[in-house]
Amino acid sequence: MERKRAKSGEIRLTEVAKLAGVSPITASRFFRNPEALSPSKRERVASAAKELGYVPNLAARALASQRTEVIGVLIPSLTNNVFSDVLRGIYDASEGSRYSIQLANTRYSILQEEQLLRLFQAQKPAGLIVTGIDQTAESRAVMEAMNCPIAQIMEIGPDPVDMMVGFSHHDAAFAAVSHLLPQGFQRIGFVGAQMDPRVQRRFGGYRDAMKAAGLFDPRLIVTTPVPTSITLGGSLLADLLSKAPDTDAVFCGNDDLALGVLFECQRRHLSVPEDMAIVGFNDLEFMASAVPPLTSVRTNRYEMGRSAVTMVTAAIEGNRPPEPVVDLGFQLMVRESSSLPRT
Amino acid sequence: MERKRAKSGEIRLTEVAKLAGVSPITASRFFRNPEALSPSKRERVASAAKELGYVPNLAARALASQRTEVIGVLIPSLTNNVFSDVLRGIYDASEGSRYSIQLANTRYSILQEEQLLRLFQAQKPAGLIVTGIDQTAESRAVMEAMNCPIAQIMEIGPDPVDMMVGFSHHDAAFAAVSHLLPQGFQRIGFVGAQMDPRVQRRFGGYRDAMKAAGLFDPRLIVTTPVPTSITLGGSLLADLLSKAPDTDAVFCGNDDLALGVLFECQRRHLSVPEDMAIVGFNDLEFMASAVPPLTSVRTNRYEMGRSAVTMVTAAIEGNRPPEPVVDLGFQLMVRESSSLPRT
DNA sequence: GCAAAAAATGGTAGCGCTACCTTTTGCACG
DNA sequence: CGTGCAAAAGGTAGCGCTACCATTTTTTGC
Repeated sequence: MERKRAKSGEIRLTEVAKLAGVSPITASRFFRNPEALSPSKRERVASAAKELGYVPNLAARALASQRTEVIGVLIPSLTNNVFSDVLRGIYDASEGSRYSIQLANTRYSILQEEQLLRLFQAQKPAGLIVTGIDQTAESRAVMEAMNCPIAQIMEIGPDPVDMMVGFSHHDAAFAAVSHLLPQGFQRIGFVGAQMDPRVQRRFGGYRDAMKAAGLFDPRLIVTTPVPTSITLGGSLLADLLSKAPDTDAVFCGNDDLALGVLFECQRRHLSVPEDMAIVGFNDLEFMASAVPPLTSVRTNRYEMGRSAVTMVTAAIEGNRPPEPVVDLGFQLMVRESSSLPRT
Repeated sequence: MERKRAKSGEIRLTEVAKLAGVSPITASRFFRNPEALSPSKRERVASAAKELGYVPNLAARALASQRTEVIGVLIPSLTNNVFSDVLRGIYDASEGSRYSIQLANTRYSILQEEQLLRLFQAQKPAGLIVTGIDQTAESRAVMEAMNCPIAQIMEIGPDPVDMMVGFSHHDAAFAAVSHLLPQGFQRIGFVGAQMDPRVQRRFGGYRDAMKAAGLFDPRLIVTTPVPTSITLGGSLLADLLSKAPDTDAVFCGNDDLALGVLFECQRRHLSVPEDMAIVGFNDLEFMASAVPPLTSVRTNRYEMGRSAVTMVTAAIEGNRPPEPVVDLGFQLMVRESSSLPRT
């Protein structure tokens, strides 16, 4: 009596090959590199696969080839709208490719990120997308050991692990703050939450713009490590006004805070921008429809996700982009909240 | 001369077994069911694995066992904040388990959903989480054929594929509209976008509440299949007011629209709630901090994601929850936007 | 028209793990 | 001290696919 293991019941490649009258290996090639087959066999395998409803077994493929078709993605938050847009770009781009996305949430912790990288390493992804440029030394070592294309997204910086798609948060913030100056705003406050590396670099842009104008004053700065929220924007403005009641404009580390600041102004009957100008960061959808419309810095988040996937998949297939660092820039969207009626 | 295939270079189970002085199968059992080993061997395998830095090869495991440790998740949107919360619950719960999440975006299309289900089917996930209860007949057939625990989330309904975690959108909307009536609001409008099944059921709740009060009037209804946005809320209110200028309250299919409606009221200098009461749906964070604070229906989205994962993983391991349909309910958060100073 | 090169195809042997069954060990009991 | 039985451990044979090399067929150059 022969011992038999239960077969999965699914159609296997061998069956397709048999029906098509070719060897299994030829059928295998059909799915990986159809160009390598002669047109007649290609046709035969295609119709056999279709007839049988063949679906490749990914586990077997991964085991035999020592590769996967998975792109790992590490983002710091699932709540923050900014990352929904990036994710949408990532998922949209992945649908056009053979690769699937494996997502993980670092919750803004570089140690969690390190952990997750090690987890990913075990799965031998074909590519990797990580958020930001502030990985631990250990994380960088893991990434280098992974020996797969890696894109760092959201910002650009001097020392890419491999590829980068982003923009300069410092410069964007610098531009945003600078546009307030010619209108005569002098006491420009900064409110920031979370204070992750990108918000810190935005703060750097604010600080440099203020220093360049000779207007920097530490009393104008209110930050907290607490996660960002709209409600928090209100509290931070309250703090700011108690420290510096003469504040005449606020640059917010992000748009949630900016909306919270607007609401707080409404509560205090401060008119925007006459009593208080407001500038946000990211240009989420509500900024343009608020009353008054809120100035912000538009960032190309969807495109960032898309490009990252495109670059990584191209690199996996051997077509590295000529330029490993892509600056997607930003656009200052000046709206009523920071435009005094006449200059 | 012997043909050798390149080994992955990773530590294999056999090596761990050798170092521990046990057979490979015993080492294998250590990782799947440590209780089956005697304490001494368990200890020996554990330290050998640690010493060698052994990481199991998931592809080999999946191939040999004909199972995976993946839970497929289908959601209709990555942009809508509602799903970020659900996803956060899902990812948080999955981190405590051995299962990993495979996410896909149906973009509110039941045909896309059908496609994606077939894709998932090929990967033999250990469990599945799908949004809503309006799958095509074909989709249901695929799900039934998948032979794994499945949770439908976001709503509850009469005919679960397997398990369900959600609440009644109809009843929640009914409650929201009903609380406006005793305050004397009579011309209560409905604005809705996207008009996915859940929004339609909310509309049903609105309609039933209005009919029960003898106040239903089709001129008070403005809907569009366009995806929701805050800006859209403003346009829809404008439409509504041109059709029915005597509207004195609006029930919005979701919170984005409600915020857009509030902004439009501010633009038109309509005071809320005196000239126009506003009620939203979902209770996103901004509702409580808007000026005035906006009434909404709080839904337990994070918990929905968490429970779905918990129920599915429990079912995979043979501990089906006693009750397959879980109603997480809702909570009407009455705020200034729908509370006239005195009744 | 023939040798040489290139393209297409096939055979074999695993990839690293676990299902299935058998064998050994531990231990209570008469 | 042997018997019986459960618990623990092991041997063997794949899971379904692709890497590697060998072989056959076609194309090319002169």
